[in-house]
Amino acid sequence: MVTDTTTKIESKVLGIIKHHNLSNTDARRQVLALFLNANRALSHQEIERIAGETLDRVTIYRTLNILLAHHILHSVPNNDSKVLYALCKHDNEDITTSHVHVDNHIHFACVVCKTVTCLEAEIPKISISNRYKVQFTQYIANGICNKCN
Amino acid sequence: MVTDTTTKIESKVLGIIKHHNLSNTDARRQVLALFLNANRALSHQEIERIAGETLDRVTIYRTLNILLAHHILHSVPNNDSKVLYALCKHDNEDITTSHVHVDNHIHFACVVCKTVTCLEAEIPKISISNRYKVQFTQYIANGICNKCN
DNA sequence: CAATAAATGTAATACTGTTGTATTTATTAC
DNA sequence: GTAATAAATACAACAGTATTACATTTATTG
Repeated sequence: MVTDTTTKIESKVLGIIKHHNLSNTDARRQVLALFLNANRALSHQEIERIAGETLDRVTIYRTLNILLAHHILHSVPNNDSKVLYALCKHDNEDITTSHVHVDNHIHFACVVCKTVTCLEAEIPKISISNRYKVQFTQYIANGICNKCN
Repeated sequence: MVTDTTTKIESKVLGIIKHHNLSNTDARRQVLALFLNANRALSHQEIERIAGETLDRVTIYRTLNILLAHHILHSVPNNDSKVLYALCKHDNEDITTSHVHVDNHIHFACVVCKTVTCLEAEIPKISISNRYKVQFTQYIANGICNKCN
């Protein structure tokens, strides 16, 4: 059971690394596995807390930035003074497609447990003055999540 | 002309301070005037850059937090590792009403000039699983603003 | 397996934000 | 206006977040 899940995650990790032509390093495998297991947005701090014994903090920062640059992770806007990163269902499942990834889903931020998750729901379009050219949008729904409810 | 505008801003500043029963200090007058003139979201850094010669950085932080607590400013979510603050039209004009202010408007973040402004448009409602209890929402439209367009 | 390129660890540094405390300023009552 | 009081500020110190430079290690390629 645990082995099955682990194997599945590992194979996904390797799939992502291969698809994006990244060198297959321990840091990247570890960080990607964390996101695949977590299924929610993580901060650098959390990742360091989990993997800090084997990975240097700078390596974690660099790994996150590489994964951001390859659109494997995306950052989630928040009111705190730190960046949140998430790997969403979309990234997770469509790794073999080559279309440009647009993260157009709603984020849910729980005010109780503070976790941020990616929802399947798409962000509703808005109509504003055409003097503004909208390129992409971000939507954060704040409240009480399914687990804390 | 300049004098007229200045006077108008100053009187608005004093109105806000009085309405919220804040002590009328130089730091608060300066910071409020900056927001009224800027008409967009500002970071601590920007404020310090402008007013740093007369105000200590800690005073600016504390002033921002006081203004946040009184719902004169609100924070704007962003992907950077710093907090943005904004005073919106609503705060600006309705200072004599006593209703609880809810900032339910869309923010526009320009990818060119990096400015963030508050739009009049309200955030569209979403329908997601009722296992999530939504308390408030945030919407950031990213693209090219009216000035850069 | 060697040569090369890429990534990592370490140290140093810059930026963001908060807390404690003495001093200064604003408010209030007279 | 002035004194007493309360509040806000400046300064110093500190904690957390993030980046850069460079020497060392690891991964990739032929």
